[in-house]
Amino acid sequence: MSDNVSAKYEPLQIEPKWQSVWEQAGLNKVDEDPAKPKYYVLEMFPYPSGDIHMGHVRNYTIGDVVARHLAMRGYSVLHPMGWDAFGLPAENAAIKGNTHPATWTHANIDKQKASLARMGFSYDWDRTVVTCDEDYYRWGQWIFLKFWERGLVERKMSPVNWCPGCKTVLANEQVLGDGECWRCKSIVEKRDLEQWYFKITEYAQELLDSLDEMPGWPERVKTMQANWIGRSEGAEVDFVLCGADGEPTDERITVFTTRPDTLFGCTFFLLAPEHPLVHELVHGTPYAADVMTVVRAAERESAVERSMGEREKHGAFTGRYVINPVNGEKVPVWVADYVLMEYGTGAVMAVPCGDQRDFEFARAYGLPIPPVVVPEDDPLADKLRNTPERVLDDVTWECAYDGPGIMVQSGQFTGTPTGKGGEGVTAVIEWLAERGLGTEAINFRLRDWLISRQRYWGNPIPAIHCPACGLVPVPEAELPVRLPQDVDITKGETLADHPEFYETTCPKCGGAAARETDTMDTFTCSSWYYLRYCDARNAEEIWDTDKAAYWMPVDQYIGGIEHAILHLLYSRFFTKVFRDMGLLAHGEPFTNLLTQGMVKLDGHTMSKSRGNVVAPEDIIAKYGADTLRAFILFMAPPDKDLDWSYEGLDGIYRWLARVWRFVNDSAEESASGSDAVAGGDEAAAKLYREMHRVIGKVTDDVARFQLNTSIAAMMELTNSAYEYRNAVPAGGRDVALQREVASALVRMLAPYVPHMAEELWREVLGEPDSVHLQAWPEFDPSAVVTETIDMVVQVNGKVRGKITVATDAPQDEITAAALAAVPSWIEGKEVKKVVVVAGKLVSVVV
RNA sequence: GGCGGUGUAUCCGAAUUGGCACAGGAGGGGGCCUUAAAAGCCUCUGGCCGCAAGGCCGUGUGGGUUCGAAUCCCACCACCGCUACCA
Repeated sequence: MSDNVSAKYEPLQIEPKWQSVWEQAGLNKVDEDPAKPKYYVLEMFPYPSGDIHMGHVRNYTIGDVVARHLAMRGYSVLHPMGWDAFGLPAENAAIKGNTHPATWTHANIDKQKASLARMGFSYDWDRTVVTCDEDYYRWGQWIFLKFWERGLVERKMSPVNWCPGCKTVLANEQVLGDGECWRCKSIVEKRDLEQWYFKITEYAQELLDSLDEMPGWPERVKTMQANWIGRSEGAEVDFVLCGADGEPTDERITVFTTRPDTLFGCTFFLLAPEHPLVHELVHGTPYAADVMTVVRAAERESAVERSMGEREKHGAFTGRYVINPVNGEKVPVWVADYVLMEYGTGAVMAVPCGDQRDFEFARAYGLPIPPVVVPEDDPLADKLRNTPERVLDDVTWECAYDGPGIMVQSGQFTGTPTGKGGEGVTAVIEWLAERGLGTEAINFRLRDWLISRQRYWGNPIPAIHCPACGLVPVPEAELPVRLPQDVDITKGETLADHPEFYETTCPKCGGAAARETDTMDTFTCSSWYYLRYCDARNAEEIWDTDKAAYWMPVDQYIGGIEHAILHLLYSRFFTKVFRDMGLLAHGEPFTNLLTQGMVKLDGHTMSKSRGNVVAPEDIIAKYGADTLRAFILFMAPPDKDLDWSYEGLDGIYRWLARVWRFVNDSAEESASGSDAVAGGDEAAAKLYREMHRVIGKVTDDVARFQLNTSIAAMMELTNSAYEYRNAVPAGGRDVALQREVASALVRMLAPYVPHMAEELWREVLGEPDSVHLQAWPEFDPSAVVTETIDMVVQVNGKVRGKITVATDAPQDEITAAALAAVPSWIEGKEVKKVVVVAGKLVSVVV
């Protein structure tokens, strides 16, 4: 209860005030400090699409609490922010608003920066990066050249994903599961185009292997990346192609298979419709018409239906045969629309008894299904286990069998136990390898990263096409290749429509040449921004290696799960290349990753198009930034999705006002120097103990990112303080203790509600320096130890009584007390067992 | 189809190593203060039985392991997410 009338908590007054004080004092500036341990806290930087939304508020508040908390714990904390500023929305907005993408982008950045500042986030703005600015993107071009030098850049013709909405190609990672563009949701089409690639597949194995050494990443994200990389172990097997006359030729077609042990069951051979051989094989033959029908149908529907999952399989016989290397049998070659050109070699050995897809295809086209791997308990096992030659050409099974079993009808391998990665697999690979017919092989699902985009608003690819010299890199000294400002994108122009940009001379031969007019995927910009923060204003080099060595790796990265594969995989790739270039000591950029949950409304993602957006500014205008920060943290644990609700917002505000009054009252009473009842008072001792319990709890919770429970703990301390004040009348209170509690509480609150804490610290408690420069309250474990302790007594697993014993009481004393506490439950029964759990309970078994 | 996640009060959620299930907040009831209200402060708030003491039940469902299970194991249900003809 308030004995004095204190100043009211007025967040809208104090928040802007302290923001400008901090700004002027340079409170958030940080430099390398060899005397302190470093900590790098990073939140995924935003695309400047408009104002910040609740998802940003949540993401950045979590990061800000961690950053401020660790600074108080004595770390040198790097906590930067910037903008992922290239990208298509700027072009679209520019066309719509008849402005320039740069103008639109920078206007949005200014707006967002103001909003972030209004939230009170502790960013060191001197380190900010804006990826569309020349002093940033020139280094992106430099990276491209270095990758090129290292053989990691390739320009090749390939079937690619074309988004008709964005009018550009996309990398595989940027096509969603249902065949939609990740950005605009258009259905992606396939086109054969010559494009630029970063050879991420060179690092496939390492990207997979190091996931095992990343305990700080959520299992979920690591699984998603491992699945995406998609390593399969198996063999490459060569099949000799027969000519139109049926006689073997010199030509071989290689397939990848994870089950070489099923080779004896291969009764047909499949090519993808896009396979380059298809046309050649059927040209001018009677089979051409049927085959081309399949090819054309596949082309037509590839983008849409192919992504719809399983559907009916179509195919046609080419009239040709290949020779099965294990038994010399001639196997018919078919074209089938379920074979993907993008995976493996685009050719497949079909084993209908062991592969469900092949099984369905065989049934549809009347092809034989000889069993070659049968489970032990199948009647066929006993019948065929000693039958090396093929006697049975069909099965009664409803579907293919791909589990463990024994090999049958499989020549010299008949009777061998087998299965995925089993003995039979190894045996067949060995046999093939000895004869030069195949080798053990690893295949990855991961494709090279297609980085060229046919868009204006991106980082120009620093390459020149010379008619005489071919592809020539732009010399390093000529960087950056500037993005011209006068491209009229409202008319849909790109760099390819701008001769002033592309007309140039060859750096090698001096002849007339043309600049590359594609720009780079924006994900190339976001793959290294965390490194540039380490030395953001360096005009001489991409970063100083000592500075990067000091700050890297990022200790805590925080962002949305939607980047589980995209940005997080690309960044890991970049980091490994930088390590190999000697620019970095580490091969992984982010030691710990927190994927924060989404902020939803009524179970749906908030979006402008759905019209269900809760604007942070509206909350700030009414309650202030501190209340919003505390509220969004309190609503749910950071990694869980959060359904926005206004219920409870008042509760947080009430709590902060309660803290406000307590600190004010404590300060006043301490100033008026009322006669304290020192130490011995029981209520005071309890409050003191509670203070230390909460310090310990909050410290621990931040380390676990349980920011909702750390706030709950501070609420409990607030309640305890009120309890004390209600229990002890004014005049009898320990004012020194009250002030100590107020001081600890304000310091603990500082990372969560930085403005209120600062106001209370300086203006109410009258301390000279910023609360954000104070040491975190020290947790004293001895302060929470009590002389006696309450324990529960269970009999046969049910709570039957309670005892209070000395904290250091010996086990037999506790047992005796426990038995004495539950006489009616053990009377006349034999005590069979007593389990004492220190400090918690005694379990009696009768 | 595959992989992963989640399920606790009226609602959001806590329970860190297997140890008193439900901390904290919201919502609701009651009280104090007030002429009254707001604000504030105090207090109660899972279900059933009982005057009470107390007992029984209770963490999506059903089993199991254990002195003891929200937590571990098995099966199933519901919802969510990712992925998908990957040879």
